[in-house]
Parts: sequence; structure tokens; C-alpha cells
Amino acid sequence: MTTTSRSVRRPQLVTDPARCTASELLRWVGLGDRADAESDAIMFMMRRVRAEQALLLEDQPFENLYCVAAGSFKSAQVDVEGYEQVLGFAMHGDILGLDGLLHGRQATSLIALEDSSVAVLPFRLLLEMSHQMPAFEGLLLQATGVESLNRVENQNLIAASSSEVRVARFLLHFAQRQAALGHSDKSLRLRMTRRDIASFLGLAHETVSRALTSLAAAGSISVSQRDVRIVDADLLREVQRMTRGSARCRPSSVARPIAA
Amino acid sequence: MTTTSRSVRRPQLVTDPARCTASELLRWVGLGDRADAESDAIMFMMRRVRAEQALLLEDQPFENLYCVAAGSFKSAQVDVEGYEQVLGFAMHGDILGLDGLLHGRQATSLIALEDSSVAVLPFRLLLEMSHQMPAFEGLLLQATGVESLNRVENQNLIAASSSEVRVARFLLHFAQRQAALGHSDKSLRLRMTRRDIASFLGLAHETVSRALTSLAAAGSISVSQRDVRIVDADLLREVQRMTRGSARCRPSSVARPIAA
DNA sequence: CGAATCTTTGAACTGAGTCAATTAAAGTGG
DNA sequence: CCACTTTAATTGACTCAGTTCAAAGATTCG
Repeated sequence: MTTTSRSVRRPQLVTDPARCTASELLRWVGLGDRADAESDAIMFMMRRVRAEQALLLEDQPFENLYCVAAGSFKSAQVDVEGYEQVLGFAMHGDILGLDGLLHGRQATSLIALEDSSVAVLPFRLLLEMSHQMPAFEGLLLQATGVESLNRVENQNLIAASSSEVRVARFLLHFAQRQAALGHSDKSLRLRMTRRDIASFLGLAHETVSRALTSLAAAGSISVSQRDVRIVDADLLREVQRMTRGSARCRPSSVARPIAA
Repeated sequence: MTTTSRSVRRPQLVTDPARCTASELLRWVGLGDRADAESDAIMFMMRRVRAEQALLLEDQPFENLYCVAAGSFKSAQVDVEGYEQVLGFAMHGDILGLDGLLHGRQATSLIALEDSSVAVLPFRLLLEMSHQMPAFEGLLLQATGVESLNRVENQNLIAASSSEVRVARFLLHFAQRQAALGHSDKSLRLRMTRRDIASFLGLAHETVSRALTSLAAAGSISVSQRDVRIVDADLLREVQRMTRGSARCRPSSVARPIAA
């Protein structure tokens, strides 16, 4: 229906902005080895979402899952008083929308942090396909596993004692995800505002700012607006390890690298 | 193999301590309507776990899911310094162990809070069965949905601004789960220690204690050891709603019921 | 260029953590 | 069944990390 549709020959190289093959999808989520001719033939619709726009609002009926193809999202809830609680961030390859599965209504809104695009995966269809193609069953299982692990990791992020530790963990976690996607794990571009990070970590946005400054002063990172460069990963990891009850380290001037 | 095994006639009434039918299982997780003759015929092993004992330790290979039949559990991680981070609490009908799915190793330990028993669901088997019996597919999907929602709810618990709000939310959340199981939503027996709650909520255990005292003083609950009675649910809900940035209400003396 | 938003920084206040001591409950074993 | 020990829970006093309020740079965008 669009420009490229008649000249399709090498499906994985054609980048029709309006649709993608199941093989591409599988590659995005890290199941590229399960892509085959069959999955080459299956197409999914894509949907573009401009920065700040909602892919989905809470309470909407649950119909689709989404796989982030490009860009990034935050998931959030807005409470009566208008305060926005950020619940997570998603990037390339992440499956979104599962929180609507249980009650049939989305629990959180999904808002694009930049111009983004997602593959639309009608859940019913996905379920049917998973009966025939193991690759799709794998997709669902993986999404489940990721969701489950995310819960654990998020809790570890937030439950950390000091603000500095939380921010350090957030950065390392972010870097790790970047690295898993083949990007640098040293230079991060934070797509979200300080406020978003603050809400996510349960802090005031000023505190996030101060924590970043403080970590930078300690020499573990350097910050320039939304670009964060991890200068001394070991030092950062030293900070990140501190938990409630652990050695009463002086919070900001950990300076001395203790590790052997 | 045990006492009742030869006199089996009405499967759902027989309570063999060492095994259970798939129908019972489905009932426990709230999918009782999908139980049928076929599921009556399928048996799962049960496993008893004494109070304080681990059903499972982190890093163990992922093999089974577990469904809580009786008792309750906490899931936790212990970090290098020996600090135990509690990630969640589970009760009757909850599916445990999903956090091991992604990497094939359990991410958290599961520790019984009281003498408990679980149905052992070998994951491979579960997967195979889900291909033939829709009820089992439903079981997996529901577990996924619950896990996904839990993540959202936990984050809301922890991200709350003040300690009192967190504890209030914790209690209401707990009450709600109790109610869903047919128990009273007014009188709660907390199976976990203050320390566990504190770790879960990211607070010091003294703070949890103080928050409870304070809520009791305000008249929303009454506390006697691990028995908590919700006296004024509306008042408690009033506290629970307060979020970061919301009206600077005086934290403990909210007293005046504002609701119409 | 101005308007709006985001970020950083400062100063004052306070909620929650830490330390310490007391009380209560639950085991243990004679 | 009663001392004795151990663990859990509460309470108080003190301190400090983090919030709040305020104000000044930075950045983006129309």
C-alpha cells in the first residue's frame, strides 16, 4: 500500500515505515536466531509516535502489545492530584503493554520520550500464532521473563538507601541496557528529564540533579545536560553497592577506590 | 502412596498432603471455572516448607513454578554485605518462581513466613500442557499479568513520599489481597516481621513501627503485635492517596475526614 | 527575541535514619 | 512451670540526608 510495497525482494533490508516482518521483530527482542522464512512472511503494522505523545493511555482496553523499534518510552500513571508517577523506561526491543493483560485495561500510560516507532502486536493474533510457531511462544515467554526480572531490578533501584546510590544504580542499569543493544556503555544519552528520573526513583528532581553533580565531583561520571559519560565505572559500582545497613561510608566522598 | 490414595472418589474433596489435582490448582489461582474432568485427572506434587525455610534459593537453576496452596512466603535477595532486600510477599494462589525464566536461574530466594505448602509445577511440563489445554495457557497468561501488575503496584508502594503513606498503602494493598481470597479486609494478620516490611518498603524498621503507631493514634487502624485491624478504612485511604507534591497535609493528624 | 521548560544551586526546615535503651513475646531447657 | 535466653517491637533523642522553596542559568521552541 505504501511506496516500497511492490519492489520487495530482500524483506529484511526493506524498511517500510508502516510495517515490519516478524523476523525483524524477533531480531529486535533478541530472538533473531528463531527467525526463518516463515517469519519473514508475517508482517506487523508499525506505529509512529512523536515525542511527548502517548502510545497508550491508562484505562484503555487491552488489545495489543507493542515492541519498541526505535526511540524510547516512559510508562507512567497520573494520580488525581495530577502528580505523574513514572514506573519505568523502555527502549529498543522492549515489549510494552503487558500490564493490561490481567484486567483487560492498561494500568499505565506509555509516552514517547522522543520520536519513536513501535510494532503493533495484536494480542489475540499473537496468541494464535504462538500455538503454531514456537518462536512466538518464545517471544511471549521472554516478555514474561523480562517483566518479572524488571520488577526485581526496579525494586532494587528504589529500595536503595541513599539518593546517590539510587542514581548510581540507575545509571549503571541504563548503561547495561545500552550495552546489550550494542551501544556504548560509557556514554549515555538520557532521553528523559530529571523530573522523570526523580519520579521513577522516588526522589525530588533537585536531589537527582545534586546526586549527579556529586557523582561527577567524585570523578565517577561527567555530566553535560542529558549526556552522561561514565568515567570510572569501578568507582560508580563501588557507590552502587552500598545498601541500607552496609558500611556507613561517607555518602559523597567515597573517593578512595577500595577494591583490590 | 499415602493414606487417602485408594479411597479417591470425589477428587476435589480429598486432601492428599503430597499431591493435588490440576483442578484444585486452577481454583487456587482463581481460574476455577476452567477446571474440568480432564484437569481432575492431572496431579501435581506438593511440597511442604516449614516456617523460615527456603522453598528456593537465588541462583538455583530454574525448573519449576510454584503455586502457594497454604501459608505465605517472602521473596528476597541477600547482598554481599548480608543485607536482605525483601522484594515481595506471596500468599494463597500466587505463582512463584517466574523471575528465573529469563536467565534460567532464580533471581530471588523464596522463604516461608509460616509453615506452608506449594504445588510444584515443572515448567517444561506446564508448557507442554498449555499447548493442549487452554486452561494451562490461561494459567501462564494470568501469572504473567499478575507479575506485570505487581510491578506497577510495588513501585507505587515504594515511590510514595512519606513513610506513613507507604505503610498505609501496604496495609490497604494487603487487605485487598486478603479480601480477594475471601478473608476479612478489616483484620489482618501480618505474617512477616516489621523488619521484612521495612526492607520491602525501603524504610528502617523503627520507622515502620512509628508509622503504625502514628496511624493507630490517628484512629485509622489498631495494632496489636502482628494483628492489624483497619478501623477507619476511609481515613486510611485518605492518607494513602497523598503523593509527592500533593497538598502539604500534616502527615499524621489528617484527622478531619474530607471526603463527602 | 521572548516564552516556556529544564537544570542547577543555595538556604532553611524536617522527616526519617541511626543509636540506644526498654518492653514484650517466644523459645529452651532444667 | 518457671528462670533464662533470644528475637521482635516500641519509644526516645539526636543528627543528617533529602525535601521544599526560591532564584538564577541553560536550552529549546515558536
